[in-house]
Amino acid sequence: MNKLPKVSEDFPGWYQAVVREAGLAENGPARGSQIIKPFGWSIWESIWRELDDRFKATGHENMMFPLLMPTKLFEAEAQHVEGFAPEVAVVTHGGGEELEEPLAIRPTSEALIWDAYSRWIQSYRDLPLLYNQWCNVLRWEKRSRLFLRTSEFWWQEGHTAHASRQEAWEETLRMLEVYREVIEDVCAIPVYRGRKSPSERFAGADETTTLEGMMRDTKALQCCTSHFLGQNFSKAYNVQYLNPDGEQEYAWGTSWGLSTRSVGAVIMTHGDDKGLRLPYQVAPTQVVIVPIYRSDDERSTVMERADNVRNALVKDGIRVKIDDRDQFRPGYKFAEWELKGIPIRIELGPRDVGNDELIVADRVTSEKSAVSTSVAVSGMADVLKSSWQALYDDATRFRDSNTYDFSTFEEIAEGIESKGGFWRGIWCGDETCETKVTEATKATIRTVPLDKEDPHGSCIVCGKAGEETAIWGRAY
RNA sequence: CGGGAAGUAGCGCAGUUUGGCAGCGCGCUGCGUUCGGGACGCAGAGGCCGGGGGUUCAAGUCCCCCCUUCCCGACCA
Repeated sequence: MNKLPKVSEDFPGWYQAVVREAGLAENGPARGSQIIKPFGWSIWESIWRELDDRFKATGHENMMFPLLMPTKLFEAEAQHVEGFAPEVAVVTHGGGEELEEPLAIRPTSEALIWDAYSRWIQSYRDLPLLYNQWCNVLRWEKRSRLFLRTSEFWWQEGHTAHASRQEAWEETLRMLEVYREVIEDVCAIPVYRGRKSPSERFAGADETTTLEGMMRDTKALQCCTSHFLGQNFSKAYNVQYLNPDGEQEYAWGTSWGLSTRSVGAVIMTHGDDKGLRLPYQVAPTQVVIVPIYRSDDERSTVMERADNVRNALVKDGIRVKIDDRDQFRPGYKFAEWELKGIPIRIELGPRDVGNDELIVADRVTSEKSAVSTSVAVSGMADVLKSSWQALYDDATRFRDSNTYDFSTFEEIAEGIESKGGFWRGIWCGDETCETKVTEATKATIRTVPLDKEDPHGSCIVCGKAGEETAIWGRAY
């Protein structure tokens, strides 16, 4: 293992090193592609499971749509095409011959899905349609970064159709709340929840809602999006249903997605100079036992105890690993598991067996203490929870201390440059003012509140009456 | 796609200026000693020098084309 650059000195270098050294992912042979290794994929699988359970609990079903679609199909919704066209890869050859009709590789599946919905939806009785799929998509990105922006990535995309505006908007918010639970309550990433300004909206949506987290370099990362599509796609793909009064109506839509980028968010929100720090819910291993011994006698004594401890913890549903590799000494293993961010390490040597104790080391707080075996085992679930809490508190403190309220254009222009972070100020809602700030600071509006509320003040750019309070920041 | 840097063993790099035996550190394999915070000794294995063309007696090194990665931009649901 090589030493990592420091978080505070070279964050991009730290990120790349930790992704590689912890065995999360690497670049694939084709431009912008990525190989996600088992340790990284396991984190994603946990996020997947947490989300999938909640999708099912809120009445959604999974399905599978194809990777390819005729380019014509993709082109039906004008805004959508305009937004995505530059990123779409097109298959022109197959079976050694040029195709009569080129096929687009999905950058997202609204087109495919609304085309199908036009056949699936006839009556108000068919609604709502609450479907989701787990899949990969491809977007021809100019510049890629492992997990954060790669040409191919995995995600889930939910696509629902409803009989009313109200119902679709409620669905948009319901799924945003599901995301909030997983991002905050599971991944321990505190977020600002809100809407996007019109310029940052999903191409084809009437409203885009999002969760914005702050990474360790104070830059913003959009963790997910939940879109209110209005009737844009139902009109483009002719999805009409007959209402109880016998009238044809266009369906109302939502779509929502969360991708493997969330793994990047976990890395960049919690990581420190020693490596990853993982919330226990997504940690591939939650507790690692490092046995310590010299002689064969000691080895068998220690390993027997280690097995017992593991079995007891596994019974409580905890993911435990005994690091019984003989070629590494304990100190090396400590460093490696810290790099990988495993929440709790148990050190177990002959002395501890004699004392009927375990040394319990917390990755988040770096605290290490001797605890009697039975207490350590019975209390492990709580220890994991408090480790999670410490992570969440730490991230919240960091974000709050890097979030500033401002009231003049000069303040943000100077402040973003010198301090980074999030800047909260009043905005008139005019794109001209938004652009002016962005051009001066490279910061964009990350969110405005879900519910418009009068900020009781004037726009920090033009001085006209404020519409809402916007949070600005430089983003990934 | 623009500006900059780079690609040589799994990782980090030297060698390229001035063409002439493919190197170093870590890691890896074997044996031994070690083992409570990144151990040590000895012996080994491992290379189409990113790819393709060219110049030359001779190319990691010079020339041309291409690919990939990183940083800064542009772009980015």
